[in-house]
Amino acid sequence: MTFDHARAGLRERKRFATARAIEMAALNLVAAKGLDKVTVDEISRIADISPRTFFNYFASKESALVGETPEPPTADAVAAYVNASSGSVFDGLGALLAAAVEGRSNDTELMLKRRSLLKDYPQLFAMRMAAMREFEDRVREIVALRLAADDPALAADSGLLLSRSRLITNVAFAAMKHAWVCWADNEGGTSLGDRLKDSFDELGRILRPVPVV
Amino acid sequence: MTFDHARAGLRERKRFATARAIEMAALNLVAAKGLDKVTVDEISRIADISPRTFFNYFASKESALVGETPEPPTADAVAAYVNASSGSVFDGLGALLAAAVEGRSNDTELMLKRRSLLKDYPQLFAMRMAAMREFEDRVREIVALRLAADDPALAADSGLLLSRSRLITNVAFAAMKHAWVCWADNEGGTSLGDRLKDSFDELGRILRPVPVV
DNA sequence: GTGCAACATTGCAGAGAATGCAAGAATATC
DNA sequence: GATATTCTTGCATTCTCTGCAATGTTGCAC
Repeated sequence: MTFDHARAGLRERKRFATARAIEMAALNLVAAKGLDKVTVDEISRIADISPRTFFNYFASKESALVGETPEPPTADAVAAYVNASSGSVFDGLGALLAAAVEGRSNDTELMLKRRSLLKDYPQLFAMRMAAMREFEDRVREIVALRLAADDPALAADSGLLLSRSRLITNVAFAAMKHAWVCWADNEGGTSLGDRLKDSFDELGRILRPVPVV
Repeated sequence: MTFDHARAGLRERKRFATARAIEMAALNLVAAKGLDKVTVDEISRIADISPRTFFNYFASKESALVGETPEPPTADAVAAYVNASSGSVFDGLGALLAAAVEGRSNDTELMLKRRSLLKDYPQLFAMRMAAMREFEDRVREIVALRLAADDPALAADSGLLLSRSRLITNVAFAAMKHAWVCWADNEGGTSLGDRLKDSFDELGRILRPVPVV
C-alpha cells in the first residue's frame, strides 16, 4: 500500500513518520555497528522517542529491520490467475507474487538499506521469509483454486488438492527466495519484479527441459 | 549420528543424558502449557540442572525444542550423486536429503514429541528450517558439482552455475518442507524418508507432466 | 591411586528485551 | 471549545542471555 500523505490526517501522518524514523534509525545503526551492538534504547534515542514507544510500533528489534509483509493479491489478480486457461500453474504465479511484493512501500531509501542489511544478515532474511506465513497460506489457497479449475478430478480429492497446492506454493516461494537473492547480489540493476520473472522463467527451463526434436 | 552409548566415556554419556533431559523437559512443558508460558527456569527445574547450565547446552529456549540440524552427506553419497549419469538433477537429490535427515537421532520418543510440537508452532518449524542454512549451502555446493559434471558449458559460467544451483537447491528444500508437513499431518504412517521420496516424485510429476501419447 | 589437566556445573551480577499499567499529552470530532 | 479517542511516556517487572570466578567431575599418565 502506497501511503497517501496528502489525504491522511495529522495523527496518521505522524504515525507514519515515527515508524519511518524508527526503521531508519535501526537500519543505519545496524549498518554502522552490527546487529548485536545495537539496542532498542539506542534506536529510540536516535529516532527521538521513548523506548516504550518503540514497542508500540514494533514487536521486536528485528521486526523494525525486516519491513512489512507483502499485501495479499487483489481479487482481480486472483480471478485472472485462477481462470487463466493457458500455460502451466506456474505461469502467472510469478506475476502474482511480483505484484504483491512490489505493491508495498515505494520508499526507495528504506528498501535499499534493507536490501543490503538482509544480505549481510541471513538470519534476518530468514525471519522475513518466516513472517510471510500468512501470505504464503493465502497464495496456497489461490493455487488450490486454480488447480481445481484446471482439473475436476483433482478438485474432488481434497487431500491430494491440499498436498499439491502446498508443494506448488513451496516451489513458487523457493523461486521467490531465489529471485530475492539474485536481486540483492547484483546491487544496481533490475527491479525485484523483473528478477522474479527471470527466476520463474529459469525454473520453467529446469523443469521442462528443451524437448529433443 | 547415532549416539554410541556403549563405546562412549562417562563424561560423554552424562552430557548426552543432560541434553536429553533438557529437551524432554522443554518438550513436555511446552506441550502441557504452551510455548510462551514456559520459562528456562522451569525447564531447568524439571531437568534438574541450574538455569545457567541450560545455556551451556542450548543457545535459547527454542533451540532446545527444534532439535539438531541434519548431518552433511557422506563423501560416498556425494560422489554417487555427482557422478550419476542417468536421470535429472532432482533424481537422487531426494535420497541424499533423506539420508541426511534420517541419519541423526533415532530417539523415537523425542522425535514424535518434536513432530507434534513443530506442527503446533509453525514459528518453531520455520526456525528449524532457518537453522539449516549451513546444511543447505553444503547441498548447494553438491548440486553445483553435479551440474558442472553434467554440462561443461555450465561449468564454465560460474555466475549461471551459482544461480542455477541455488534455484535447484531452493526447490529441493521446498520439496523437503512439503514432505515434512505431509509426514506430520498423517500422524502414524510412513517414515520421513519415504515421505521425502513421495514429495520428490510428486514434484517430478508436476514439472514433467505425463507426455500425451 | 595420586596428581594434574581438561571439562562441566553452578551462582551471581548485570545488560538487554519485552509487557502491563496508569498518567498525561496530542489529535479528532462535534 | 468540550469531549472522546488515541499516542506517548515512565515505571515496575519478568524473562532471556552472557561473562566471570569458584567449585566439582572426569580423563589420563605415571
